[in-house]
Amino acid sequence: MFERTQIGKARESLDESLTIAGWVKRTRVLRNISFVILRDVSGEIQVTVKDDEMRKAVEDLGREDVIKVTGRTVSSEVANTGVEFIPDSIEVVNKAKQPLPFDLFGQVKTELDTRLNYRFMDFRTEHTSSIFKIQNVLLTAFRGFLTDRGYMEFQPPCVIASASEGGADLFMLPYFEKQAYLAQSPQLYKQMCAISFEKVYTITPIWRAEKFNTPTHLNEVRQMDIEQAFADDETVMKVLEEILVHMLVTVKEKCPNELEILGREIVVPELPFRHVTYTESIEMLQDAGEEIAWGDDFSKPQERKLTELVGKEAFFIKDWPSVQKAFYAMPYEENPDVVHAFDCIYSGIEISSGTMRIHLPELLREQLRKKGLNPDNFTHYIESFAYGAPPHAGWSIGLERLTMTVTGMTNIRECSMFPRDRDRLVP
RNA sequence: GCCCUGGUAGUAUAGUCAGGCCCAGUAUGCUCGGCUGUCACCCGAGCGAUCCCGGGUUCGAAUCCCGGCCAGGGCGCCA
Repeated sequence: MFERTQIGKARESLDESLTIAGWVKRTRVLRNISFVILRDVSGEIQVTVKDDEMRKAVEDLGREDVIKVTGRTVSSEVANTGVEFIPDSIEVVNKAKQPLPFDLFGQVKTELDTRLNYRFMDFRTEHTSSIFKIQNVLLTAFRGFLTDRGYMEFQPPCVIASASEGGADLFMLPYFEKQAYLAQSPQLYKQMCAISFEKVYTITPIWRAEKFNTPTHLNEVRQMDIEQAFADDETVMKVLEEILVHMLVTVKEKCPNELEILGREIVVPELPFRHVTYTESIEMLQDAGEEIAWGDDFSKPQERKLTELVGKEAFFIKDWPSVQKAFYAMPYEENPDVVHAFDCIYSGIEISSGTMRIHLPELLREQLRKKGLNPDNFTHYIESFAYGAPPHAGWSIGLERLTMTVTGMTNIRECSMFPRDRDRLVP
């Protein structure tokens, strides 16, 4: 490949001969002069063409053609951005078919569905690229924070033999002469890792075969999970609030342009987050006139109402009724109807939930029976804790949902590069 | 799975309620021509739509009715 300077850098390197390359954003052909707005991932620059032969080449350029231009950047009083690129040669690398499937930079707004059909081009728009640049910073901040604190990244299997936590429906797939499923959670695997490696995390896809059709659900999402030994729910809640603030601060620091493009102002919640118990939450809602009883889950409007009542950007709801949480959630000794479980609400949406897990085989069997499940079907799981399992806890953040709240998107499909929903399997 | 709204050139929309003035208007895109530095360039001409699919009502359907598919929103389920 040819030597190339990124446009962002080329803009600052005045009067040096260099080669830039990228996509033609638009051309403006006048009587005696032509302009090409050239874009790459780092930015844009105006290429000003006066030479007749090169002007002929510019006339043939279309939007999104890929070209290579050798020349130099000069400061300019006429050009709006203060610099322009004077070419010595222009070479077409690859033409784009015209007309384009949608207006990338026009004033005509394209619907999400259309943009998703042409996602490869949608990535070139400021709007969409900002979302994924921010998502990337969230991911690297997450990894960086945990790596610095001695957590080990692990990779759980995505094809599993049976349901890991019940609840959601699983996608089935044939596995030679057996029946297998796509994992709905890395739950059992992270526990198995934590009881040996102590502090672990993973970023992994999970699948739910529910036929939901909402702006906040997808059938395939990415989870950011941690699991930690010698820890209870309070220990990992502290990790969660710290990592969340760290991720938000990092995005604020590294993505000011992207946030501005999206018109987003990040409010970093104060540490420590407020802890509200489930029981207190129910009382608050009841006092506000909501029809809800102890043991019920919060409806969507109730979750929003609660956020209003608590009045915090982020907070925890903890100590949930056993009936609302998975069988592996550790019950309180003095009140087994309540478990060491929590949800983290940020910006009015549940972005994370976690529990202290049961590490005692006999207690696990008892909880399974209470939930109407047969412990014999969970032998492998229960056995993992029979040979010296320390107490442990963990949580999980939905990557797309977190990206939604950070970028201010109202449809989760905006925050998945290639979303999988009830109907969409391509691209 | 339920409720509401929608589906018209590449894209985004007007027209649909009150069927015929619509072989479908506008913007943007695309093609061509003009324009002495533009910057959402400007100006002019042209191209592009079996009006989502199937059925029905009617002399006549983009428009009304039924079914399907798809999209957006609200809920349920779920995380």
